[in-house]
Amino acid sequence: MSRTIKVLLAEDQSMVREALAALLGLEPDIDVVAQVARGDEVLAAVRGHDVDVALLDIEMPGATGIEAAAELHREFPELKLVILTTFGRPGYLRSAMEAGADAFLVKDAPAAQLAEAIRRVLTGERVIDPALAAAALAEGANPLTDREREVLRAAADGSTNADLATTLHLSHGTVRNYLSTAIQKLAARNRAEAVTIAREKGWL
Amino acid sequence: MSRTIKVLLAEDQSMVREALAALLGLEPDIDVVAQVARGDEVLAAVRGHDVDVALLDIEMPGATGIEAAAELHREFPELKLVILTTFGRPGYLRSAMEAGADAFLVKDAPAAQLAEAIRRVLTGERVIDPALAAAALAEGANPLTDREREVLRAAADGSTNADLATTLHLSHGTVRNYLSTAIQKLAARNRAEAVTIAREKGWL
DNA sequence: ACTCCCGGATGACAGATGTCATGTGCGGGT
DNA sequence: ACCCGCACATGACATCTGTCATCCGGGAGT
Repeated sequence: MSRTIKVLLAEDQSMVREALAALLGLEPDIDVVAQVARGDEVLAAVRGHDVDVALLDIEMPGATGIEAAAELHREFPELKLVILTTFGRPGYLRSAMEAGADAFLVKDAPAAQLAEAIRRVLTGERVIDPALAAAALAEGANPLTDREREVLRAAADGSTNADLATTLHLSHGTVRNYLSTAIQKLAARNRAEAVTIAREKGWL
Repeated sequence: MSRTIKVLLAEDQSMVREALAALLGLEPDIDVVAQVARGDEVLAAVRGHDVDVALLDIEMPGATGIEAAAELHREFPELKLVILTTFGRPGYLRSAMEAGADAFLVKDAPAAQLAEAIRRVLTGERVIDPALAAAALAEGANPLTDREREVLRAAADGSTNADLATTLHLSHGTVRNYLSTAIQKLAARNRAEAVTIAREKGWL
């Protein structure tokens, strides 16, 4: 007979986190042994708790679930990693997989899939929504260079070129050049549209 | 002795919705009698189910939880309305109250507050985070006129002035005038910053 | 009657933004 | 050695955006 599955839950919204814990608590073979609310608390929690599966939300303060997954994968290669996210953005799936994730679930999937996924990753399976996988493959990788992405991300809140130049320690013209190439790569007509497109693809 | 409290749960993300149902299921005096995933399904569900409290997420397809609350308040004035949202935006709180809500909870509050709030609204109490209430009062009401808000919302995805003019059936110059006044009312330096500010205040 | 405010519009102007050509230097492949 | 992509820069140009003054008509207060 097999032991119960020990799960770490990382999710910043208390109500959602505790609700998920309640949900998993209904499963007789699953035990939530630790909960954290920040991405940068995940590593310490796993070090201190003997965990089989880490359930990680992407959008968290401190560090994203994907960054946490990458760290965990380096330090605990046998630990199974399940990414749980609100947004089924193809770019997220891609980077989650590169970080060593074993499963990728969106929060609008039926709740039953959560326990199901936890059990399946422990058998060595990978759990990914096929439609999302297809979308991720179809659209290809992020075409932006590191710098272009940084500049676009910094421009996302409405900063002017002059602002960006000072905060990023770049020349006025260089900022415009990066934004211009980003706009063209994303087939947008201005920086705002470029931000929208990059966001929805998970490239920001 | 009092009967169990009958709750309707409206939340679009299945996993969160069913997790919240599991959480409330642990309370002996609370019974989740109906669940819906869209704002425009709320009214029909209440008509068909004899509900004491409606628990409404704001961000939903079909209609927002606030719109649903306003409808419910008109048709069932005795029904208690609890708004549950990811974003504690002061503007949301204000419109929720105007729609007749009895409680306003943010998802990063502790889970225990949920059942607590449900019980308290039934005694006639209003449940609102004091800090959020203060913020809502401090910043005052939405300064934008209907038209300014519409134009700003339409501009949020990166549309150009020419686009906005055609989709909103306005002159090129009028679009710019509305955006200009909106930018000044929000103390922004351009439309993108105005969108950011309006979003974070819940004014969009 | 008078005054606001709102929706809608025009024209002029200045500054911000996007594009393009072109240049440098660095590092990685072949 | 050569080429390429990337980071970073400059200058010129055209267009887009934001501001301002000014106008009209309608409704709501006073």
